[in-house]
Amino acid sequence: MSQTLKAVRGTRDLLPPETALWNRIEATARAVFARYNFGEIRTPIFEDTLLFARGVGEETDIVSKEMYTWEDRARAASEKPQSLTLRPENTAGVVRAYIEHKLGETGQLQKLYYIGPQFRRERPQKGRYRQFWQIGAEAIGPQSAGSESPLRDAEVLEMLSSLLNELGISGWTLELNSVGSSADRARYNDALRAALEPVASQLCADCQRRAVTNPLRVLDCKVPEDQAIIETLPKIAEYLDEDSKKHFDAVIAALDAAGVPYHLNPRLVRGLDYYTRTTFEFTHGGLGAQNALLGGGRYDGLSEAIGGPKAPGIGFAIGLDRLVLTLQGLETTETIAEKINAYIAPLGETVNPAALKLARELRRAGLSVELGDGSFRLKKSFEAADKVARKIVILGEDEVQSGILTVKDFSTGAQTKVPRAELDRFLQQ
RNA sequence: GCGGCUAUAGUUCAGCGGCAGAACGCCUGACUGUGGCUCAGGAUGUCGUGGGUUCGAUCCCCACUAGCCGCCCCA
Repeated sequence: MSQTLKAVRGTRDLLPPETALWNRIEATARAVFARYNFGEIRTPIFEDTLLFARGVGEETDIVSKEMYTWEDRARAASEKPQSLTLRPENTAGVVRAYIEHKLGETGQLQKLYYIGPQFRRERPQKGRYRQFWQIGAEAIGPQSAGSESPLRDAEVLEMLSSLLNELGISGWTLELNSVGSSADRARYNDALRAALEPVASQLCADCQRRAVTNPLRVLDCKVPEDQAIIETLPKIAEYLDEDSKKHFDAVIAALDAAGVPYHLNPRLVRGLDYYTRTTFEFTHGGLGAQNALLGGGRYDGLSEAIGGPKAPGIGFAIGLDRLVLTLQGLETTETIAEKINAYIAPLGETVNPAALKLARELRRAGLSVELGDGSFRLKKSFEAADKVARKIVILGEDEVQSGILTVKDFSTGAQTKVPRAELDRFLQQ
């Protein structure tokens, strides 16, 4: 076994029938995005390492220890090798493309979505892979295009609630928060650190470490004994400036008007440096420690951070691997593979050519058809047909001569003679 | 990167220091142009990889690899 090649750690093959579910999800997402006037963008799967260092944040775990980075060969002796990285997320790439193609010069709000693989060198777990798939979207543009409006935030959240509902996911929760401007966040971080100092010794071991290394993470602690103390810590809402407060209130007002349910979660802090103001997460039970289906937020300073013009934006990324797991867990009846229209069973190899001709005609008419083989015994054809098709079409010498086919319906067990001219319609049912 | 659990047939899993097992699935036949239900028969495999202990290891020990669970972090 060790000598045979296997998919590398944290990567996997997606096979039928599971891929049908993936396709359904992707098709639903595309349809929903289209209704909101989002267009698809496809960015390269690897980028200059600097993009992620500047965009995602040098100090984040993603950049500091989870990227697949390598030095590309120099093209000439005089040239320095370039450091390249498999994209760990797609927002930075989208914003880079926005800057590179001067999309801001159009004066229009850019509404872009993507579906594709991302790469992080983390320890694999269920719902966490080293190559994982995200469906995401970004609404970004110059301020004159309304890119900074709280209505954009609310619209994106409303779109996501519609998408999840259309996918048949019930029981999701929208966790909503505002992290303010980067200055607000810095002030809050200091206040939190100060507030933690006298009480840290009463917290769990993890929190004692977090209190020093990453105070915001203390808010995420799930240890019951710690909750009383955590409740007494300062809230980020108290550190928001006037504009951020007004923005957040407007987002909430729009969500209320549209009837999108949400749960205000002052403890929701996101890991990437570029987030400002609105941050959110849609969670679902049954995913274990990885309970977030998707996450996102506003990033008003990202474009400038990577050398572009001011271009406020808001976006999200859905963890497709987790979405699939969630849907599989819901055991909706539709996950059962749909059966094709017909299985053609040629009787004897001499009718094989006639069978291909018939299959070609039926398929051209839009029917999904499986083709057996004349060497199969009829019993074998029936067994195979029953697994994949709703009906079996028996094609023996008799049928070829007369043009009247024998068709059996597996759901009723009824067998009928059907003239070729009526076959298409008969199989459609 | 750290800690714990796991690895046996296509799949889900039992098992034991001495010939490798079950269920489901698969193949053949009973039934030469009729599936499902039934019956009879058959094949499943380097027991994750490498090393050690032993007369003998799938079993015990060590290392490695991979998966799962948790931590860090995150979608």
